[in-house]
Amino acid sequence: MERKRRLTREEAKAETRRALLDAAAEVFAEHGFHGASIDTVAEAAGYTKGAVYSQFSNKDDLYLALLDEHLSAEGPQAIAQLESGAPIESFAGEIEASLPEELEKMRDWGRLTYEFILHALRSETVRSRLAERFVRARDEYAACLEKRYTAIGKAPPIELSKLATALMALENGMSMIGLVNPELITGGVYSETLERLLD
Amino acid sequence: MERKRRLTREEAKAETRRALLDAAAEVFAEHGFHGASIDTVAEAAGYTKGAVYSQFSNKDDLYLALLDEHLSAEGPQAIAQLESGAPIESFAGEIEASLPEELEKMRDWGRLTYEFILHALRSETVRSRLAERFVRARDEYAACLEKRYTAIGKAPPIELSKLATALMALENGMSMIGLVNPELITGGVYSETLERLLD
DNA sequence: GTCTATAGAACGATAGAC
DNA sequence: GTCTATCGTTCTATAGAC
Repeated sequence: MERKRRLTREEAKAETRRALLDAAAEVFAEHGFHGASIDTVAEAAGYTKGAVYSQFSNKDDLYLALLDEHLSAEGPQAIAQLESGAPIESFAGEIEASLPEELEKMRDWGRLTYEFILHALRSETVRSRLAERFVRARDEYAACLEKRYTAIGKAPPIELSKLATALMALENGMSMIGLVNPELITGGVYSETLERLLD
Repeated sequence: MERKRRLTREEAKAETRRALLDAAAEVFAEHGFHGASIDTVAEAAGYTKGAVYSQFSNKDDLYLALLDEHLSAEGPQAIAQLESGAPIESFAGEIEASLPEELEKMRDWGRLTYEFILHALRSETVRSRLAERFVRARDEYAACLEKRYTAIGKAPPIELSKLATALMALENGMSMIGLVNPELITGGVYSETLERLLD
């Protein structure tokens, strides 16, 4: 590993940010948003609170940075799958067939998501920042769907932005149901619904 | 109003329970599940903590009783609308076109729902009691859909239980998105999606 | 007189202030 | 880290229905 002394300030800063985000992902997943303290996140990354506050303006900001990474990681992934030319329902099949490990991550992420949504509803500034992300996520979904439909030469059943919103709602709702009662979302419920909705 | 002295014990008990549930609905809606104290609920109903604990075994139990009422109030309502012979999408149109007051209730209930779900995930006993309700809600949805499809003489696009689960997921997801960004669920997104899914 | 719904005090845990 | 306030829950006393 490179010695830190050899890094420029920018590189060092980026490295710190990376470490903090990774640590935050773990600590948030384990303790939830409220349960996780900035101290714990900093310690898990090998830094102190000061490092966190030099990179993020507050706990909300830290979570939103994590969410941004999540969105840009999931978006391209979805696009890649759709561009591969596989039937549209395999997108969902993939989700259901994925390893338990992956599902566990989804569980953690879902729980954190809902926790932060409730938290965001208490503050107008936080709510609106989250609302922006929702719009962006929807637009990315829509763009992704558009590519898909032009690729297979079909017209979307309803407006793309509406379809994208529906997919987001379905994803969130299914994952929420799955948190409470995993049995309810087995047996291809998700994939069959997606297929019905998209084809 | 009748004097309480004239009531039999059973009647008095039922009256107390009714008052407590009504008060709980209001207080929970206003302060959320964590924010609402048993004391506040009892006072709002004109009783004390003792009354609450004589009727419900604990705070979770109080919420679950409220949820049971909600489910049996919404279930028949949906069935009634479906049996009226109106086109299936009007069910959703109704929701979107309903008065702001109604929407505000939905917002409160949604927030409370998600809060309790997160709370339930911390205790296996509470989680499983909530999971039972989810199954029952799905089955009621499914029964309601079955009536509808036999009435119009069509076959459901996918298995009824799966369709019911999808509807629940969609409903929850849409309401969650709506809490964060109401603009995203305007313009008939919900009704068009339902129509697409059910027809 | 007996029984039970409810009031209200007491307790233990937990979160937030300092 | 300590202290305090708050809240869920338990326990006991009592008033009123039977």
